[in-house]
Amino acid sequence: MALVLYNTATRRKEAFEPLEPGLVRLYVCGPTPYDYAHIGNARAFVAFDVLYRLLRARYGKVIYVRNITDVDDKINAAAREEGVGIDVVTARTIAAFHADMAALNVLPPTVEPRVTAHIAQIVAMIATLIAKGHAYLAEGHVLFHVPSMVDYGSLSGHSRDELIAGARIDVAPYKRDPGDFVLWKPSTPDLPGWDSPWGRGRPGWHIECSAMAETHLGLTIDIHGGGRDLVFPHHENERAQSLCAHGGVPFVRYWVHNGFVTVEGEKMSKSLGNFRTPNEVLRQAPGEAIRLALLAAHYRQPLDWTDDGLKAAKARLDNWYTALRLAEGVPAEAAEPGAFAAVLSDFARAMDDDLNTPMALGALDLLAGALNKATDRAQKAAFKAALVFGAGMIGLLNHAPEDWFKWQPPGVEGLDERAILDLIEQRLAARKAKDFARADAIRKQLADGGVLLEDKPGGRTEWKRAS
RNA sequence: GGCCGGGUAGCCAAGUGGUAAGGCGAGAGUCUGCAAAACUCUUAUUCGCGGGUUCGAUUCCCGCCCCGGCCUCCA
Repeated sequence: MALVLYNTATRRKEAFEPLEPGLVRLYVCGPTPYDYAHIGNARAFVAFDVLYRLLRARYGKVIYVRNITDVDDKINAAAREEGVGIDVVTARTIAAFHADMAALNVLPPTVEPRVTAHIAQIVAMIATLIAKGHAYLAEGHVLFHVPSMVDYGSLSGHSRDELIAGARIDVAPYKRDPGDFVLWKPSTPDLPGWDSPWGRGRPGWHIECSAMAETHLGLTIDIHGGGRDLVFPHHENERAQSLCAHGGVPFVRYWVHNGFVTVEGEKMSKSLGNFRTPNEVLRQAPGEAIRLALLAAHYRQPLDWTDDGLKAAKARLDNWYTALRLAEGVPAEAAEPGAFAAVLSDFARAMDDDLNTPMALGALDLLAGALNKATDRAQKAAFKAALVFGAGMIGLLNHAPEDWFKWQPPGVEGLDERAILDLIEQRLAARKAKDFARADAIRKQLADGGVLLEDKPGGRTEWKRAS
């Protein structure tokens, strides 16, 4: 079965094959570290993390490049406001970003290039574009000349005329064409800048991705990802730059874009102020639950972020961990590889179909149920293996069940473990003595402290924190 | 205004030209000293509305309504 991906460029699902067998080149637009990431940003990185894991499993080697745009006017503005250098702002924000990604179990990319380390490549690419007649100098700016490219607009489905007609911005007077966009812009002495043949300045928004993709992945990349809002203008312009600089050598074979996280039906965004950061949400639920909540809708669909959705994700993981806990002594391995593949086939099929995580999650639910119902040890082992493997493939079920059930929000100090175990001992003694009133009082006491008990056969009692 | 998406049970969310996965929630039962968990059963005669094509449409076509996004920094 082949992996099928929806390609924004063709607006249809296409079977995926890397250009070079056994090696996938993946580029995803990373953060601009001017401020903390929010759940909407995180969704993109979780979605592409799932893609990355799947590609690795299917094709072996993947070069995953996810850049950091550490040169940007919003960073300049933030730095100016604080009266510090841009590196202070970016260092702090990048550290927070990495912490957020780790909390959501997003794997680090193979390379995480920064714009500040690729100025030379950017300058070289701009020079090439000028030399080939695709860019021109005007009032200290270097601009990409859109009419110099025949099929500009084909990725986003916009014609140039439409774009001009719908333009809501004032067109800078020095542009030869209203659609022309900046490759290099002059910096005043108080702004970060680098020397170039066109004077001291800084790169425009789109050129850095073209240059970094070329540097780390070469002329043609297999998959380029990002949020839907990047299709235009960012990816359209990136494509124009790369194709023109490379003399028409194919740039991206599959364009993949994720949908937005909304809040009450509206796009989550900084400007609307309706955003939640991973850090805030981590006080409500473990990172794994946040990750699952982000995978509960198909990556191309909008996802409405709600507390209920997060709770449902946590409850679903509780189910899976409960199933694992019940099968504690059973090894997670199938007796024979064939059996393993068979029970996991629905999951694999769903993932292969354009990363249909909602359906894949459904398959895992069924596996958890099957694990609970299985009576035969070999069967249990196969279901357990399939559940753990499938969930692991999308970055879930990474904890030992006993640890999972001990989770409590950071900063919250519930009953300590010694006290809990001590009370459980006392309750067991009371039960043995048929003093059920006392036993129930202890249960109540623990419940008030957020600890729930489960009596198991054999006189054992397990506990978990309510959340 | 132009161009894209989407409208499926109380909520979330897949899906298919042949009669609606799964999760959360709710209800009943088995089990249990009581619980919890697990297991069993129930919870959309119906997929925004109106037409059309078809033996048959939620799924294809047309129109309409509503919601969101992009066209400007944005995952």
